[in-house]
Amino acid sequence: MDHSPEPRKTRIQAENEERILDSALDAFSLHGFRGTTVDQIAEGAGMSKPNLLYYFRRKQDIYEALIDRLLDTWLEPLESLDETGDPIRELRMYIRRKLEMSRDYPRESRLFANEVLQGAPRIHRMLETRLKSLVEEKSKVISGWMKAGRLNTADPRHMIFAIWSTTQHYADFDVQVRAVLGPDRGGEGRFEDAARFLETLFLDGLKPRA
Amino acid sequence: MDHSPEPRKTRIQAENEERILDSALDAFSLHGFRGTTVDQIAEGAGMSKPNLLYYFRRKQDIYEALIDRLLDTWLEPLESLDETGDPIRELRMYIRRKLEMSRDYPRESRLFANEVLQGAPRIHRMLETRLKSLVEEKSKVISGWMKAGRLNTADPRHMIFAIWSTTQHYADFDVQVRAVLGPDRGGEGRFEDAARFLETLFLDGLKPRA
DNA sequence: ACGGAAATTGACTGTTTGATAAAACTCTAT
DNA sequence: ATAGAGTTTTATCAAACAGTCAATTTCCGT
Repeated sequence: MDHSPEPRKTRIQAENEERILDSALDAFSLHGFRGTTVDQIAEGAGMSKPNLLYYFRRKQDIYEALIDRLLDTWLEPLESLDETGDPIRELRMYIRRKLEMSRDYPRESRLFANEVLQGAPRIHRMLETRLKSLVEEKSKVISGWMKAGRLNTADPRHMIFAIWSTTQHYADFDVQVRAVLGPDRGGEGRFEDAARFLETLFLDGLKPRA
Repeated sequence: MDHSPEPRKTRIQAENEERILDSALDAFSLHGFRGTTVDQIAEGAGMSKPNLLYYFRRKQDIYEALIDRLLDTWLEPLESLDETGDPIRELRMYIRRKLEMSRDYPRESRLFANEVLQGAPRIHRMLETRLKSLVEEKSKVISGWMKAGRLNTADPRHMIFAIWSTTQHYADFDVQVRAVLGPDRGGEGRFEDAARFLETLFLDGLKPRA
């Protein structure tokens, strides 16, 4: 007996939901939840508003679907920080992966930033449970490295904050970064500059080794 | 002849404009421009909507007044970076002052973050002129320090970004920081922890001095 | 205490917005 | 090819919204 409550999707359904979520990500990441209209999302998805509401009954459902889909991807780099690896190498990789995410998924970063900036009304619980325990777990790993003399001593939780903020800055404050740095001199220049700087900062700091 | 176009303010006018701007800062910093309603601002300021619109004819005028008032304060710490001072000390002071601003003016920080996050539609020009030249000017100062061997070599513009992002993170992502760190253990604890960490990070980095 | 300027209010307008209902159309498995 | 599920559209609604206006009330210098 197939008691599966799964509403297995048709081709059209799968395609349209994808188009809606993509368009919604554009809009929500730029204007936030309240600043985005359903019409806007519908237009970006190339369909009428009632048609869109056939797939997602409420505006909030679209937003929540985006947040859900985002969270796993977002935490994965920290989750894969490996206790048995070389601390310097692990840190370097974590920073680079977070920076790559800012480059490759800036809309997702801005969506998350918007949500937290506005008091995280829809993910507050998750921050206090899942995120908190993940940070605690990885903080212990980092603390272990520090106690073993393999890293300078510093508060690991604030260290994680610093990695988050510096890397996400390139997605969230992209307009400001572009304005200050001027026209992009071709290709991967900006990204590589940032990666090089962050590596220097996090590993060596700015004070000369006298 | 008094051709002064100055609309010298009455006591009530000054008071009410202050109350309006304060309430608007609460609302805009939390919900962004489009997510904030005039009714909301009026209620927070303890007056009716038509009364509020007697002082600011359009919602946008309130927002722009806030942005204007914010900008000078916001850039002042970087402006006062002193070429003739001791580089390490100047850096330390800049970081500390920016962190203090996150602690003392979190609403202003979030307002700014909201604006930039949404593509900076109202301050784009200013970013490309005033902010850009300020960063260029101070980058030269920092470059000079580096060439003199008084700081490690690194891209000064990205260094400024790193200071902005790490310090503003404590205002803009306050909800997340609180969720992860758990209940505040009294007083200045959080702030001092952050200050200590950032000093270690920016000056010494995390790699042990073998 | 009085007169004009400043301040405040309630009632209102036109528009935008999230959401619904029902009818019309399209796809797909048999 | 056809029936029924799946999809789309037209028409519509009630609430929320920014902003206006005329009428009233309060303030303040004389």
